[in-house]
Amino acid sequence: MARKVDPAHTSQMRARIASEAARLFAAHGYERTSVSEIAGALGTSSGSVFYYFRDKAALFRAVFEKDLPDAEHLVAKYVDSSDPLEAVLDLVEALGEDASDPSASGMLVELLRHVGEDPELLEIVDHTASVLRNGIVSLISRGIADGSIDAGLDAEETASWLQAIVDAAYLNARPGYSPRLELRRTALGYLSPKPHH
Amino acid sequence: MARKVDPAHTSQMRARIASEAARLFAAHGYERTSVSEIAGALGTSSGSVFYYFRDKAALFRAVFEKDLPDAEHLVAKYVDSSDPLEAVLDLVEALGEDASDPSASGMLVELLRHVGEDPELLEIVDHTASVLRNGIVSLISRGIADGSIDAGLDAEETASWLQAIVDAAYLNARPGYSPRLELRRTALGYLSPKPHH
DNA sequence: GTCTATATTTAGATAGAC
DNA sequence: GTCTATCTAAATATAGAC
Repeated sequence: MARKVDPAHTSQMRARIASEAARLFAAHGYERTSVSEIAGALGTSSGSVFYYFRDKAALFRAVFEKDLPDAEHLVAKYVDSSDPLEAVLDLVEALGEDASDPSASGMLVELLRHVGEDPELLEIVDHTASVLRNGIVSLISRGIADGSIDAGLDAEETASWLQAIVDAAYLNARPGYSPRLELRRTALGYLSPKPHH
Repeated sequence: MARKVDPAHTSQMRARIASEAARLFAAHGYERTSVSEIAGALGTSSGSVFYYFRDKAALFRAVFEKDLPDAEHLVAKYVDSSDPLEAVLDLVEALGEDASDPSASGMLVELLRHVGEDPELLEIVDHTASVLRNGIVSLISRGIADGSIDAGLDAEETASWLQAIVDAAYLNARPGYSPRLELRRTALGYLSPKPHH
């Protein structure tokens, strides 16, 4: 009985559209997916989609807006751990969790392609990435302090590099296979104190 | 004085066009770069470009055809080394050499986007990648045999993973900075024999 | 709020003059 | 061989009916 607009319904529709858009963008690419296609897959029409999203770029950004709470939750889960090295490894493993989903790989590629050309999108993903990075930096610093992580490493650079390696796991995605073990071994080998130098 | 066609001139023109196309594809993306733009940057016109390349996709593929000889040369340089672990590290480092060029990063992303949709392109890059992978596999096998590399590793899987990590270096590309040290430390940490397990 | 119909723009590709 | 001119198709975004 809502008279003018029903905010709950609006946000539900936005979520449905964004979710279908994500699927199609990942599968066929952003440019090659028309808004009419997305609308068609939902049994509606492009005019309707443009009612909920200003333009196609805004629809793309919406796909990534939901990642921030996930990142915050993940960091909160590990940041106070008493074993910082182990916590970094678990965090990296958790970040790579979706990497066996080939659709996640497709979305990462689309993201990388467009983040350089859409400042609003850059802001969104930068924020999410820096929440994760700050969490990792904090753990690495504590690991250096307690001697479980090599004191020769720069915490900021190392955190960025670990994030890049997680991205690599995504790019390497294959339907069946999970990069869990490779990720863990890679991070452990990188972080461990090295005798010489 | 060539009467009908001059093959040298043709292949030189193809190379010039492909090189300019690579620059623009990397900078703005494949779909957002029109053939007219590429032609314009070369002081010519789209009709001319379509004389040298059947279609836009063929122009994109041409960018990657030149990678095969480079890969073969690189493998040949290292494959007979007497210190296989060191050779793998050098090879990985060499593969990451271009990663400080942000345009190379852009091309990698474009490649990943299109390789899933163009079987001819897939064949080209698969061939190049497998030349590299076979070289790395051979070195890893020898490293396992001489005890410098962990015997618990699968040579094929490990080689693929190292290639993915090189890709990570590309994704992390920034103008000034070279991922040389990170790559080397990562590969060494991954390959080294681990005490437990 | 949602759909139909369409205006506008722009791209890839071709035909044919030179 | 190269350029000009253009055809054709498709996509974003809007206007307006319902």
